[in-house]
Amino acid sequence: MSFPPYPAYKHSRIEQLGDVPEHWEIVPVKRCLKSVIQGWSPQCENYPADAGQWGVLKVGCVNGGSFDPSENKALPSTLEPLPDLSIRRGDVLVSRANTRELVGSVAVAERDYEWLMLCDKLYRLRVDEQRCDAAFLASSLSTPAARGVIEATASGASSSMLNIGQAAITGMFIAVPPLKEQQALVAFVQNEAAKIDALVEEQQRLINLLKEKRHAVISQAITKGLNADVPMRDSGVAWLGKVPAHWRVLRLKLITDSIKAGPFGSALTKDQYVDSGYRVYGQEQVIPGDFSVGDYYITADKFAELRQYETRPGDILISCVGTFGKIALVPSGIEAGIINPRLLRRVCKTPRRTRGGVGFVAGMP
DNA sequence: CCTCCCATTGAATGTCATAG
DNA sequence: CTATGACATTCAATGGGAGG
Repeated sequence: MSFPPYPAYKHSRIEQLGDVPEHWEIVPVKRCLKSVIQGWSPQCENYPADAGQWGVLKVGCVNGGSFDPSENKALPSTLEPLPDLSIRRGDVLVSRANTRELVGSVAVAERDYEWLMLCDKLYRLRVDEQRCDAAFLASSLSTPAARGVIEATASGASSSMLNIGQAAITGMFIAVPPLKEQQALVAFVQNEAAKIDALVEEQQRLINLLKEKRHAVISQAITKGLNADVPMRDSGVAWLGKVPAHWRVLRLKLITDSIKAGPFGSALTKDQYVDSGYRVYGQEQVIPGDFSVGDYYITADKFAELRQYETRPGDILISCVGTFGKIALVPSGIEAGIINPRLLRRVCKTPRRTRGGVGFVAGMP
C-alpha cells in the first residue's frame, strides 16, 4: 500500500521519530493530557465481577492492543468502591509493571465501564479532547519506536516484573497532527485493520479446512485403504471400527522391535551437557515434530556409554511426561543422538517404507 | 527401571517500605 | 500523602534426580 506524500517534511529532532510532516507538532505526551492517575489494588476475589458487581482491573486487561474488560477481579462486598477510579469511554490505560515485552501496554476503553476500577498497576490517562484523540495517542504509544523507548526505560531487579514510572509515558515525545487529521488517520487505520483482520480470518478458515481434509485423507487411507469396493470387516477395536477384510489388526508391539525409555536419573544429568557432539532429543523436538530445534549435546564418550538410547530415522518417539502422548517419526538426516528420560522409543522391524505408515497411524487423533 | 517429589522458570499478581 | 520500585507470592509447565 502506498500513501500520497505530504508537501513538506521536517526533522523531528527526536531520534526515534525521524522526519514528520511539516505541520505536525512534536510534543511530550503530557501536553496531550488532562490527567494521569494510578489506581488501587485491594485484596479481591479470585473471579471476575458479575453483572452489577464492582470489579478491579488486572494489568493483563491492556495486553494485545485492545482493552479486555473481562480481565478483572470482583471487589468483595465488604469493601467500599471508589467511583473516581472507574473507567470511562476514551480512557487510555497503560500498565506500569510487567515483563519487558508487556510493560507499558496501552489500550483504550471504547465505552464507559462504571463498575470497573483502575488497579494499582495501571495508569489512566485522560486526554485533552481539544488537542488529542485517545485512539491516536494509544496508537502512538504502541508504535515500534515508542515500544523501544519504553522497553529501554523499564527497570527492576526481577526481569519478570519490570517497572516504568509515569515520566516514562508523560515525558515521551510523539508527533501530533491537528485533531481532525488525527481522527481521520485513526478512522483510516481502523478501517484498514478491519479489512486485514477479515482476510486473516478467511485464510485461517481455509487453513483449518485444509488441515481437516489432510487428517481425513490420512485417516481414510491408513485405516480403510484406498479401494472403496473391497469387502470390510469389523476390526474388533473400538477406535478403528471397520477395516478391509484382508487386513490384519496387530498390536503396535508386534511390529516394533523394542520399546525403550530414555536414560534415568544419574545416567544423564545436566552438567554432562556440552556445546557440540551428539544430540539429546527430548519433548522439545517431539511436541512440535521438529528435529532441527534444540541445543543439548553430549560428548562422544557419553554417547558410547548411552548407545542403547540412540535414536535413528524411522524410530517412533512418544512423549511420556507433562505434555504426554505426543508422537513423532524421526526423520532422515538428523544429527546422531540419544533420547532423554521424557521419551519412549519404538523401533520398527517392518520394512522401511511402511514406517511412515506407522507414524501416520500413531499421529492420528 | 520407575515413581515421585523437588527445583526452576516464566508470566502474572500482590504487598510494602521509602523518598519526596 | 503519593509514586515508585523492590521483592514476595502464586500458578502452571517442565527439568532433575533420589531412592524404592
